[in-house]
Amino acid sequence: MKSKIPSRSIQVVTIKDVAKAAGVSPSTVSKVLTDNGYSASAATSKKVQQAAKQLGYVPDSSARNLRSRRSGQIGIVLNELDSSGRSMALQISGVQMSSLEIVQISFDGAVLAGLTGAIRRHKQGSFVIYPQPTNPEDDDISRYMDRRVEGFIIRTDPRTPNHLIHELDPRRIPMVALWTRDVPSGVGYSDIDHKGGAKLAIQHLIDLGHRRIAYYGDGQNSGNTHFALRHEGYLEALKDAGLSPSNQTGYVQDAKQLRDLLSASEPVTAVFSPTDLQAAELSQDLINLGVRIPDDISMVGFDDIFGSDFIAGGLTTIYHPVREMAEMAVDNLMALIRGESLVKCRTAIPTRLIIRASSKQIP
Amino acid sequence: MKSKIPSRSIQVVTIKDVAKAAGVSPSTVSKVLTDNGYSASAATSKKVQQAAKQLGYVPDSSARNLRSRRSGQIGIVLNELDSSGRSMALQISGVQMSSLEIVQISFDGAVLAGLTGAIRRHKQGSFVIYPQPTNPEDDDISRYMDRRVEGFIIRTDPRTPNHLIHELDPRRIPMVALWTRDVPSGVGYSDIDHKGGAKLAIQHLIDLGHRRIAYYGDGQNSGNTHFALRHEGYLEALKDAGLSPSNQTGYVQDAKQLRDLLSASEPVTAVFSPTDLQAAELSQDLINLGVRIPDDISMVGFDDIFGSDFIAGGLTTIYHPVREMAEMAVDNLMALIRGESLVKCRTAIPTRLIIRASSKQIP
DNA sequence: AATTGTTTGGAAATCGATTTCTATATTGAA
DNA sequence: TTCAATATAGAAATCGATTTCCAAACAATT
Repeated sequence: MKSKIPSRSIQVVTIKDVAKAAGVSPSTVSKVLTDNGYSASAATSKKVQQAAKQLGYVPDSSARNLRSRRSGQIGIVLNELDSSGRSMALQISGVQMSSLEIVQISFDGAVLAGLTGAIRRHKQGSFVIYPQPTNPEDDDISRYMDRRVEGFIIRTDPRTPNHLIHELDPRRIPMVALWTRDVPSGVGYSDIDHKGGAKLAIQHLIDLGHRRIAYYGDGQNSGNTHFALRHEGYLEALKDAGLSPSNQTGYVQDAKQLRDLLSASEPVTAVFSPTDLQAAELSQDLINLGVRIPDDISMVGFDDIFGSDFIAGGLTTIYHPVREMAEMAVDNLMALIRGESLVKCRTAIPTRLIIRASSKQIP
Repeated sequence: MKSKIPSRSIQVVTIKDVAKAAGVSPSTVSKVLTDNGYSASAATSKKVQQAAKQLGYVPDSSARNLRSRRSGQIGIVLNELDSSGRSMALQISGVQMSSLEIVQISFDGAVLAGLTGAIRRHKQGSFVIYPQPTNPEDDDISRYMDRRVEGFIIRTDPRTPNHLIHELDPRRIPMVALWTRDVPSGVGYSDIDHKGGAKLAIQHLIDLGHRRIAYYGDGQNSGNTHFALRHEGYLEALKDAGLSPSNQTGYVQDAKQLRDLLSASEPVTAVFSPTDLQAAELSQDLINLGVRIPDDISMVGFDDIFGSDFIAGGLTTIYHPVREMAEMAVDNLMALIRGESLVKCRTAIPTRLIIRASSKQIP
């Protein structure tokens, strides 16, 4: 299983070597090895391919890019969150981070794995950029252009629109946004199905016999589309089950309020938290107030974050298909590059219900 | 703040344009704009630089790389963990993941932010590779070489040695490993100070008056160098405080065992968990057994993972300087490329104690 | 003042591919 | 069978920089 590693100093195999070995000209080799519409007979093709394989020929991408004016490179732009993404760093910098942002950052590894895997499957290369808000003067965009990028995949902040999406012209550079649907015309996106996921969560609780299901949060969503969609799903699932929003006990802001509702005349029996991180916080507070989960109240979250196994003794939640979403973003970008209809380049990946200990049947 | 975006189809500014504008030859422009040991008078330098700036000239990297046979590109290799990194995916694939690996993946976003930021500061570019264990036949290494890579930064799995580190020749391709010290000769590394961190944790507990501090785990470390170092730190801190290992109650495997030790003749008063994720699990089980944290027992973890605010009501832990470690890896690689002593290219980043609610003073 | 050494900057070669352009071979139609 | 149309493959131009090489200008030494 020891593979021979070509070294830097050793002369590398060029197209001329292949040409000589196959007894043809360099241009013929090029025509055979790239599918650019030029013809070559079956016999020469075979000769060339054999020679190339035998010599271990790998085209020099610099030379290829220089001449062909294409790069086969897709730019991955991660957004301008404080990218350290650690609680301590945040404390220091004084930035307030929403739970969605924290989840995003902790999912970046999976995003990247999905993106790079899919990009390779499409036989393209990639490079990653973290625009640094602290460094405005280094002109990123021209650097990207220098690379003759085929297109961009841009991971956005759910709260603030990414300026790059709005400054670059989608007719010149194909772009696909990740984790948002708030894009200019001509730009594709790949998001998860927040609404459908929330519906799965509420449906699950309804199936378990719950009728009064609280929503953890004020329902205002503060301009955050992820929250807004999850909230919509909550409302719609209730409606679908014939439960009018007035029927249920509605919105709770904190653990105390929720505890009091447990002993109301029409007690709440379950709570939906639009993120696991908030569920962690809430369950923490509830436990401190002596409320038991799921005996006193069922809880369902959203995201299936790392460690959700340990929230509320194992949190029932909605799986957040990060990797699938990332892969779809690449598919969408390639479709956009091929010039397909924009409708096909805007997708929402379905989620899955993950049942753990925090939700149980009403007796 | 609206910046003009150069478009693809518009003719881009080349070195000839700059030469013409400055009234010099292309070769002179090149000599001025690259610090490759060639001289140019102060007057011409100024002319050229002004012209270049005025025209917004950005050298074409393909052309530059082709001629100079360098790329200014650093390869970032993330390891071969199941890169989906999600609990659900793991369940499906049946892979057993250690808590360290899960933490690593959730930290990948911060790693990447640190790496790309530092790489840019060194005026280099980068690309990311996730070798796919499912795709052995696509020959990664030759693809990397094609790019004329300057060097690699390789994020390793703490348990298994990365095969790339061992197959590539460090004399030809400089390499720095991330998150490990188990590297072949000639390879640099950047790790965090696991041992020092653990000592901080234990020292903190000792400062609070604790004397019998248990270690959560069997102390075998199962070949995992991270665990081994943290374990070492635990032992050393005890020793430094004059507490011989036999003095303390030692290793606990689960919550029940720990609970029983609380009412021993020489009761345990604190427990150190080598990872936050395990601390989450342990605290969960302890709470279920009716043990209160920190009233009945103090707890300190390690990693400061996302959500550690919610473990055991706020977990006292050791900050894991991911970003700093990543940045140092780049510094180390650049030093290696410059040919500096290997000693300078092997570093361990200090950690910090983060005090939260789970540890308290012995009355 | 003559000779040698060092800067300085331009002309031309070069990196390794792709893409014309052109000549020849082959095929098809009349 | 002949002539036009098409397929095939090589020669040469090209992409945009860097690097080599060389001539001219300048400085320094004797």
